[in-house]
Amino acid sequence: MRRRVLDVAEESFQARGYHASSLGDLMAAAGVTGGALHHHFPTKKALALAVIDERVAAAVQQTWIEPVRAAPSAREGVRTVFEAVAAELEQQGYVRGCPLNNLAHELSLADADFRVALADIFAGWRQAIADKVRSDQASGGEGGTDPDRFAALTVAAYSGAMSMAKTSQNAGVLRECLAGLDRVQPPPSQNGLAAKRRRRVLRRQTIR
Amino acid sequence: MRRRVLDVAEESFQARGYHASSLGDLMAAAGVTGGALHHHFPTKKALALAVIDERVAAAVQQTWIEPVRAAPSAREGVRTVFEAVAAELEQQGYVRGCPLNNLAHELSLADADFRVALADIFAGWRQAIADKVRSDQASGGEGGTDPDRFAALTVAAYSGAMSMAKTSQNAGVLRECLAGLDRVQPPPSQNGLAAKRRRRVLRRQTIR
DNA sequence: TCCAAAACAGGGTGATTGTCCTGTTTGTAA
DNA sequence: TTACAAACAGGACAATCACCCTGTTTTGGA
Repeated sequence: MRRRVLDVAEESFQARGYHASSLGDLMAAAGVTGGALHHHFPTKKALALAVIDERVAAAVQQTWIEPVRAAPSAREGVRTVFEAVAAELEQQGYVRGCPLNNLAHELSLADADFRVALADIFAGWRQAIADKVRSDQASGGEGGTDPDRFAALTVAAYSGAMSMAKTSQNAGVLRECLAGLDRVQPPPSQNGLAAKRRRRVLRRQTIR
Repeated sequence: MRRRVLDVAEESFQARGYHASSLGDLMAAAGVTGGALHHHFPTKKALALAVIDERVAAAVQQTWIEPVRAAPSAREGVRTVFEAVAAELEQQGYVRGCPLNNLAHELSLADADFRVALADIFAGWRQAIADKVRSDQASGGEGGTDPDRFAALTVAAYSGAMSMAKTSQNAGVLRECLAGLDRVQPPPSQNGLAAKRRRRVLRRQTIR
């Protein structure tokens, strides 16, 4: 029952936002009475914090951190995620935006607890990418790229692209930004070996 | 009196968001009665649309479009704006985010009228940057950079960086993203001439 | 001066909000 | 079975919300 509430809240916060999601709507959608909801989440804020900690963080983990860690390189991981998300959005026909970004905009100025919870997720996201770049560099790839800089730009470009995609209801801007991002201080071509591998990985991932 | 309401609404929408700004608060802050507010803006939505059309669009125009047009090149214009905004945020000590981005997240899924009004501002912003790149190319600079791609990445990086800056209450990420953005397919050095001019312009602008 | 329209005042209304409170059921150890 | 706390039901609560309505004042052209 707690899970049912979290499911509905996650979905509604994503689609309508925090303030526009009334507890009455959530109760109706989840088939839960006021007493049950109040038992698990004393306040609306507690519910939102649970959604952030248990769902939004997990979504970032699953969508970004794990694929990047599993990728052969940071750059290829970033490319994979951008294209997977763009493909998913184009398939479902509408764009609801990045859950983290959506809540961050609405809540980070409203309440300090919200803000730090969301900032932690952003920090973990960036660090995962930066760590991957460092790992690439330790194994000889990815020349002089500054890991933290690359991570910040990647996360910013993704977040901003999702903002525009949500506003224009068109995921195309994600692909444009990825193309631009790919031209950030590209590492030396290494006799075309890296390029060949990248193509192979891509073909596998986009089937998904 | 209409202007007083718009002033207060712009400020409150930026600081607290649309849903969290009650008309009662706005009336009190503006020193306006309910009758007066209702006379100029029949509904809260009408007020928000006026804020978007008359204030948010103007802010983007003033902060981004005009400086980029006035800059010696698109790249230098982008650099100037990023640094000016970062300096301003660091000086005032807190980050409230980009007005366009804030409202876009909260309203673009809630109402189609909001969405297209906000999307139009994004489109104008991107086009101004892309046009500047094209102008650079017409006068011999800025090699093979794709204008629309560069504009999309720039706007996305800025919007996303502002999201993170708002969430972490730290404008430093803006500078990180600018540094990364500067490494996007940099044009050939042209015997160091462009580099020298860029430094000169920068020194002048950062005083501000 | 006159008058019509715009501008403004200010209370009232119904609906909705988040929260709380009192019972009832369910699960679990002794 | 008994004891007891967690889980849940469901209505009640005050507060707040956006909006509307009836007057009054101000404005500007004839």
